[in-house]
Amino acid sequence: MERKKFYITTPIYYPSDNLHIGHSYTTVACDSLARYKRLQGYDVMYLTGTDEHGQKIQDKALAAGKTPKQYVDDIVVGIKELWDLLDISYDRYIRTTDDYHVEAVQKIFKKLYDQGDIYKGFYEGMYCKPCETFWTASQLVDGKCPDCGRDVYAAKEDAYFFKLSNYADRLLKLYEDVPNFIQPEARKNEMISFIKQGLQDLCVSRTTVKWGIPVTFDPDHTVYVWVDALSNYITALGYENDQYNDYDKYWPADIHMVGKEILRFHTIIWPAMLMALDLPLPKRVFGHGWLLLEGGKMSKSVGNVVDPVVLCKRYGVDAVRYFLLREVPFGNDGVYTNESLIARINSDLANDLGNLVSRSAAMIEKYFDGVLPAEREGADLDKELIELCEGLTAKTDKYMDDLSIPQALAEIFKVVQRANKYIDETQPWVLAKDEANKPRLAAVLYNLVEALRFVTTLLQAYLPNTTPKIAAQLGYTADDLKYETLAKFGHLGEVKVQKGEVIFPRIDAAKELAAIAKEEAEKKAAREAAKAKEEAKAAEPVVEEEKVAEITYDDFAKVNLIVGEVRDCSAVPKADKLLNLTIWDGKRERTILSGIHEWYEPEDLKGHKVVIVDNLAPRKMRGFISEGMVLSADTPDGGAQVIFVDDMTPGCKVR
RNA sequence: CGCGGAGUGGAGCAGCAUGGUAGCUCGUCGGGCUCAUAACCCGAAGGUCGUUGGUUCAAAUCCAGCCUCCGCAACCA
Repeated sequence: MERKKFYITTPIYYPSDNLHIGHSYTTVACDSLARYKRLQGYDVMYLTGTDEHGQKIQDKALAAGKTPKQYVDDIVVGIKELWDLLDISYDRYIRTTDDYHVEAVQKIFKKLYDQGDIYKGFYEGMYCKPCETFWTASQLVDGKCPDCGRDVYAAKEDAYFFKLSNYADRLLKLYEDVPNFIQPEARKNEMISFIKQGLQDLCVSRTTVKWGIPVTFDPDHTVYVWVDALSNYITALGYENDQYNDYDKYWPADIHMVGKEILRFHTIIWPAMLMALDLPLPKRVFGHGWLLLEGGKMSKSVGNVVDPVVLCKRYGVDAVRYFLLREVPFGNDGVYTNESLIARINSDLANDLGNLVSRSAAMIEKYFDGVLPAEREGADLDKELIELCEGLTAKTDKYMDDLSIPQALAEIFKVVQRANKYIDETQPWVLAKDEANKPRLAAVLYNLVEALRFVTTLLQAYLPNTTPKIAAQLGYTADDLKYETLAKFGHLGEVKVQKGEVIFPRIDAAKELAAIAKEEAEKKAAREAAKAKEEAKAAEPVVEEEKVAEITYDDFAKVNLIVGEVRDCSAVPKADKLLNLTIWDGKRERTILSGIHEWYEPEDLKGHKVVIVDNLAPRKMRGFISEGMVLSADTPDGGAQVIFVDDMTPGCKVR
């Protein structure tokens, strides 16, 4: 009989930087699912990889003085090391720069073009020359390039488009026909309303991005991210290439695991592409939540990135894996704090599991020199523990199928807790005092080791680094830890234990937190020192600065900057970011809208004098006409700071 | 009136489609035990279930309004 297959994928990560704990979270979650399915006997294909093309990589590489390929090569080495460190059991790793993928993407692109799903049109938008990027009007910040803040101009260029709009109805029907296609359920509505707003055809090529897969029949163009990245899920199986040959075996995917920020691409664009290619659709797309830090999302610029390598070194791989899998309610966001990590390790891993192994082994050594006699005497007290064990896989199977990994773990640990209680109930140390009780004592200890066998077997999916240690202490063979043996309690024959090292040492929370605080402080100091150094160096032209297009004095003179006084200010209704300013410019009052409500309340501005652009073309926003623009400076943390000139006179020209 | 989700003991969550003892984990306090990693086991304290009304014999659960938070969208001249 052929084994059932299970194909699971992580997103392919964008290697513009080293990965952080958020990526680790996704990958560890998939790993536990893959391992669980393997345990159940499935033929599993677990795919991960990297999405290596695009402007940003090109820029990063340039800044680092490397070719794009060298740059991603280096990062990928780091990523693979991280996955090795975290014991990720991926079966295949795809890089979008791999030859076979490139070739397949070119064929897919051509095929879609030949059949009319991709057509040549032109892309119209605001273009930033130095960044070589098109922006839509709504992406612009203060009318400037959102990346570099420089001027943009209206431009038009040839581009290929995918007829996404053709697939709106079929997508909506898909969501209806396959109710659990999008998970969690709550996100489904977002996708539906997004589609109902009207889908636009998708631009799938660029002439401005050089670091990409060339379009074979039109070499000025490179394939833009969608067709390139998304198709990795099939090219990695050998679709349209000879590198691999198991497309028929594994496709369609059972689960695409993605972060909630890219759920849309995987539930709209990707299925539409597959429909166009007339291929089966993935069975489920799961958008998991984020692992947040206290105070918000992780971000490099704030410097609150948690480095998985550091955590593993400090607490051990499986402790980190356990925390990730257990702490984040699947589908929701979870919060990382050092305290919660330590609390989890101590209570679940050290106190409950580790200690149970330890006390069980210790008693068998103490009372029976490490080997239990065959003569055992059961009792009614044993029933509850036995039943719990025998019912365990039914529960964990279901939870894992639902992707409720924390609940699955909770079920396993219920057995651990029950076993600890069982020790109290049976009081082995009392039994040990009377030679006549030896058969009963042997039974009690046997039941403990057997219950732990259930636990250990399943934990192989989550804590692959730890389970061999437990097996070594309690004398389990590989055959003892097979999924099939969990149907019936009492599989274990001879029990022979050897107490070893403590599996999960308890962490002294207070001491540990103090040490972390100290380290953080040192790191912060180092960061600030580095920053100060950079700032000192800032006088020298940076790569990016060189790209600023020169303008003539005449160009500059076109911009009329004047001082204005904020006479009134109010929030614009139904807009989060807009403030409506009434500004006296020395001659008249005018209305200017500014997108700074995130950082300023109306009272903060009233009465202050600011620099405004006098002769900017009026523009309507949210029902108001804005005549001009208030100058403000970007702050390093992504905020904005209005330039106040309170000692100036309204109407005066600024130059 | 853009769409959607959520507000439950100190913290994090479950319960809500099928109204009727408010449950779990961590933390706190008290007790037990000594095999074990100062661990384990038991018990207790602690909640007007966001708010105001309504339906009902009975509402965390159903209905309506309001407040607050969070996604998506919009918006950042």
